[in-house]
Amino acid sequence: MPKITINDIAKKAGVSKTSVSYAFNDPGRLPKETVQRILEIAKEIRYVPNPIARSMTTGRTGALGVLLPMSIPEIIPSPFLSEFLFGISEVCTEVGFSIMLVPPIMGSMEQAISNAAVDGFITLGVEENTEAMVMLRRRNIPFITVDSDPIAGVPAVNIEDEVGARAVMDYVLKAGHRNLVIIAIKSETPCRFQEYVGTLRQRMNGYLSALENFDLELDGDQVRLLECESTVSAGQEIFKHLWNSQTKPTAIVAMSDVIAVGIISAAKEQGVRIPADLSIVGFDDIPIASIVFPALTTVSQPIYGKGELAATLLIQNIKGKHKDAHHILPTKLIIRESVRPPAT
Amino acid sequence: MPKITINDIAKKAGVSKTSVSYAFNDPGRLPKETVQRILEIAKEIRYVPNPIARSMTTGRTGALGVLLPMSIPEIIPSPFLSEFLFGISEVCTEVGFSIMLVPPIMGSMEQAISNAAVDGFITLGVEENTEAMVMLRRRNIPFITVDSDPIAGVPAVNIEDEVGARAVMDYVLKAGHRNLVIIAIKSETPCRFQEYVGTLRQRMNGYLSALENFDLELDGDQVRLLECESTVSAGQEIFKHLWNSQTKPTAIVAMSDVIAVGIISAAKEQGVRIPADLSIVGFDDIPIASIVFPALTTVSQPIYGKGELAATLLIQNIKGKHKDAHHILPTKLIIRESVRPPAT
DNA sequence: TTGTAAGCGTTATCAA
DNA sequence: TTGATAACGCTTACAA
Repeated sequence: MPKITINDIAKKAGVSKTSVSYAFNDPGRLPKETVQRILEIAKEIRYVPNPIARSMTTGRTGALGVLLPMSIPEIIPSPFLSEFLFGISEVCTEVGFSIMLVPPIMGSMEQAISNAAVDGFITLGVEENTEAMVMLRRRNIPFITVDSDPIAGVPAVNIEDEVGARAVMDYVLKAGHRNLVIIAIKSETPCRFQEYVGTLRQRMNGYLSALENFDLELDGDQVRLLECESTVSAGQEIFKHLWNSQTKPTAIVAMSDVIAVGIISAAKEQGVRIPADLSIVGFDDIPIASIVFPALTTVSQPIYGKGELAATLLIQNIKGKHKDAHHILPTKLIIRESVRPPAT
Repeated sequence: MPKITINDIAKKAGVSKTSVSYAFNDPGRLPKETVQRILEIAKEIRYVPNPIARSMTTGRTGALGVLLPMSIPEIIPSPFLSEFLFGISEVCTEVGFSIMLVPPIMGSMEQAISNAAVDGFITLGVEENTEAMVMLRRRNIPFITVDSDPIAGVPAVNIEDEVGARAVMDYVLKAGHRNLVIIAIKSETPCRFQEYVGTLRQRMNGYLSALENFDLELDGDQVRLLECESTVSAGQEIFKHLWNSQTKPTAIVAMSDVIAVGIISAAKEQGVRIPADLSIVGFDDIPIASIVFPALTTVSQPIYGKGELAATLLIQNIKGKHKDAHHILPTKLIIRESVRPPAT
């Protein structure tokens, strides 16, 4: 099956390549009959303009890349990415863009970035001073960061992680809890919370600041820190681990709803009543949060809105409007039923 | 900022374009010093080979397209797509492919298909005899269908929808229910279940076949059919609607877990006890199914495995092995706590 | 209104 | 081992 090109159509229709090109891209310039004849022949011999060749000359691909963090297994199973992509895709549908998910190629983000035929990138949790960031700059196409420490000159979308975290911790403390465990999302600097970056750092800061108001600190005694991956099963594991240990907290502050949901289900299994025996809060307000029993008190963030805004900004930049504002979307404490004052 | 090309590097390094190309793609052929010098200069002036131009000559993009059905809003928010993409992405990461999500461009699937610079497509629920299918053939690149009625000569991945549906309906009937409502996913042929196609048809067939064994049929009397979108909120709506009507069923058979979860939460809100007052089953076994209270009896399907298999097959076909087998993955009845014999 | 011809930035071929 | 040079398939000034 020899490939059919614009030349074949031109020959068969007795016109030039130019006319065929016009028939597809700017039909108004040709007499209707000609357009129709060309399109018919094209259909007949199953011709479709080669999108790569088209991109070659136009310099545009009509796709935007979404750079997934190293740990896809960590992020994809969560309902988070769906919602985020949904926000992006709504914008894309409107303006006629496709979405390229760019996972690391054989472990290398750099290679993935350099290979992706896209007009711009949205990065998710990619921090400054990484190889990925260097390559991103080399590509010399617009990109915008989401959930990273903002970088000068690069548009950014973030949420009020710190505000939200402070609010939810404050709520737990006001309920009277003093003996608690913070469950952070596992990072590359295990339990060295002073070295956290990005979202992790912001949320931690929020927790610490609320603790400070109550003259508490992360001392490993009253207030402890554990880490686990942001998956339901990891949450279940950590609960078992925690509940088998000597000192049981009266409240758990989890850095993600996914973890919290895992904890709730494991607690239920072991006959631990929530919130009677143990209070718990999460972060993100994913859809399940309102559906689990008891409904989870958490911090809502506009995940959909984040995707939507990121895509909108990126496309503006692709279209030449240079904007590099840093946007911060609000978070909100959502009070449900998973917190009660400690027993006794 | 003038674009930097392979020429700039060649000039600066005092070598030919060919050598620069080798330095990037086949470094073994050049003396190590030369390679190093070229790469250094490239880094210095921030050169990255243009992926489009590369695709132009190689004829390969290193991306596979995932064709989303018309209704993204319908599918993306569900945990289904995440899991499916996760399966695909694991394979892609291994072999160095990216994933292009291809939503309709301004409502047109055809245009989206024709524009996507990919080496092959995975379609999700796209049926034969659609415009999309015609365009897919015109593209003349490999594609494989998932969750569609199999097409001769086109590799397909499906699950035992009918078997699973029959099993779950049978389970409900054996529990003693006779007064029930089937909630189907809203289609383009509303309530004309004889005209259902694809997954919808398979599941419906399964339900009907189980009913037949109990000498029951879909008569609008004992066994009724309703339709709703596969979203939690649509599930909640339909429950309210249903529970306000005259005749209340003793069991609900929902065609998706998402719907079932919506129903459960709405029921809880209205004080209807599940399964004491009402039994319910779903389909898919999404992660929430085991977490909601009561845990949902449903049919599990290997969503992740579907993505994995589809990607594997597609990539094999892209690499030239022509396979067009139709694969059918198993489903399994998962018994949990949402069904009990009817009261009285 | 239509056609000619010059790119677009690579990789592949083949000769030096 | 290296370097000209010809594709690759399309768009787009510019010319007719």
